[in-house]
Amino acid sequence: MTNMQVRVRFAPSPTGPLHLGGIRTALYNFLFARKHNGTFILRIEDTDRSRFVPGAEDYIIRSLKWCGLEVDEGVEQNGPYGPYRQSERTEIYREQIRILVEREHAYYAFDTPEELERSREVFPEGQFQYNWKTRRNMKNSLSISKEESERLIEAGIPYVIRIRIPEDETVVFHDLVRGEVRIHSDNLDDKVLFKSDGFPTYHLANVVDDYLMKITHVIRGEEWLPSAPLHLLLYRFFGWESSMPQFAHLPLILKPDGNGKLSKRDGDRLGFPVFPLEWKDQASGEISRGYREDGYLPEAFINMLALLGWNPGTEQELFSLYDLVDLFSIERIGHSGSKFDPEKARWFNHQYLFAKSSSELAPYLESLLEKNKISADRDYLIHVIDLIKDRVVLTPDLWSQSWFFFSPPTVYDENMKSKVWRPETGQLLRDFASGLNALPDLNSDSLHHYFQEFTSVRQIKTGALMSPLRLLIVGSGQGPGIIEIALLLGKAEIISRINSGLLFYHQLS
RNA sequence: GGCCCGUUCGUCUAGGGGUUAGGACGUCAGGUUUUCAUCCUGGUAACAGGGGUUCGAUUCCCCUACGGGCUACCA
Repeated sequence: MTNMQVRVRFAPSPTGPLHLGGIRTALYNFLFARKHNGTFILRIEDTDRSRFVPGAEDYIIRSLKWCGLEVDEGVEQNGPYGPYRQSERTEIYREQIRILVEREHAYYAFDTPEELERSREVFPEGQFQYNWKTRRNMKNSLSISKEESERLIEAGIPYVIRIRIPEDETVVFHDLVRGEVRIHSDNLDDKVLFKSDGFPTYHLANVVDDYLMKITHVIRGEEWLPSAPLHLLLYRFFGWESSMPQFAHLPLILKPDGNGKLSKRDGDRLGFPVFPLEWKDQASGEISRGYREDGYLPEAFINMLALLGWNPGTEQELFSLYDLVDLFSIERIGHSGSKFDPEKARWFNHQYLFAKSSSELAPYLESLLEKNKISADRDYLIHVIDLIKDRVVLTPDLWSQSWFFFSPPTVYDENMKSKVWRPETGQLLRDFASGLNALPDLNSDSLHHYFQEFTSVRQIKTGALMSPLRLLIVGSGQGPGIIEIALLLGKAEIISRINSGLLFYHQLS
């Protein structure tokens, strides 16, 4: 591997937004490429016209960018092995499939969908195979004469081209994560390689492109494991065995609860995003939330994903992309599917958010303030963030934890009031406010001193003053220390809030 | 149904022929915080089952069970 120029590809289909699993596959490819000073290629596999979704390709590109997975060759940056969009490579596939037919490793099949359906019905549920046992009974260039099939093709009868799977042969290959995998050719179908619409299927296009693009390692989802032997056969039939890439099949990401692989539905059902970026479905207008819009940092998202199926073997949990490149190895990829845990995703985000400085966080709060039509001094903002930073999990929390630094409460938590309000509390706060007003200079020392003096003179517990005070200033029993809040808000604002609060309660009673 | 892959705390996982089976998330308890959250300390909790091999198996092998994937002119 040391002398080999590593080239890997991420090859999604533009059939919709990329989800968690897709990003992880891209990530592992990216890490492997960077680790070995190789090339990371983005190839768009858009050979299924019926499932093509406008905007999906652009979404894929934007998602990779947000995650920091920089593409070396692909639809956007191009490169020496383009085009990188399969729909623009149909001539190449046409030529390659011609070679395969010539060598009799593939053949024309004229069965209509209805005829195929009928053949399937003859067999017990799911047991029909288009292979050496049955192909003689089907309508194809192996079962009819050469002249007849030429006549059919001439006449414009739709056909597909199928691979001719050899009989009674064991196909063995070495998977980088699973070790030796073997499958008997009798369990393989004569898969369609070339569709009647003139486009190749995944199997053909994928193998041809991987060869032509000099891919050295195919790192993809486990759902491809069963068809890997088919791909292997294709390499052999093309005579490309010596430059065949190595395969690594990744375990799948599963639903947090229950069974099965993670899907968009699970996110809706359990309340977490499955997509990196928000996605609006053009047809239905339905909007799916994204990690970015929910307030996740890409570093956290990537860190979480990296550890879902891979680990470095140490107890370290937090990794920059740089660390991951350094530490990544295919050998340490797990063998079994991983259930996705949205809680842990939140924990990662908290770690990353907390590690940032207040001034790095300021722009996030600024944009949240803008949405609420509030503007504030940058220094003030940073002081606010200093106080609330440790209670922020997602970026929108920056606002939900700090709004009272920007405007007074309009409602007061009734539950809190019933807990902390005594008959004498109103007078107490009035006294407190006037004493505060008389204070010449408000700073941490003087304010602490004032609180201390105020409570000890009256022989009351600090809580008897602080809790109701908090209620009037914040509106509930939450937030940072009340002295810190008061210091930032300033004397006039505190007194004003006490007065409005007292007025509010007076009017009610 | 057939084929392929897998199985360590609830979850992500480390480990690996002899370990008090380790960490993280979650959860629970205590502490700090006059509140809430954070934070700190501690607790809870796992080798799917049965057969082998072995002095010894959670670790190696086989079977079963369970889970997952594939089984389209989708990728």
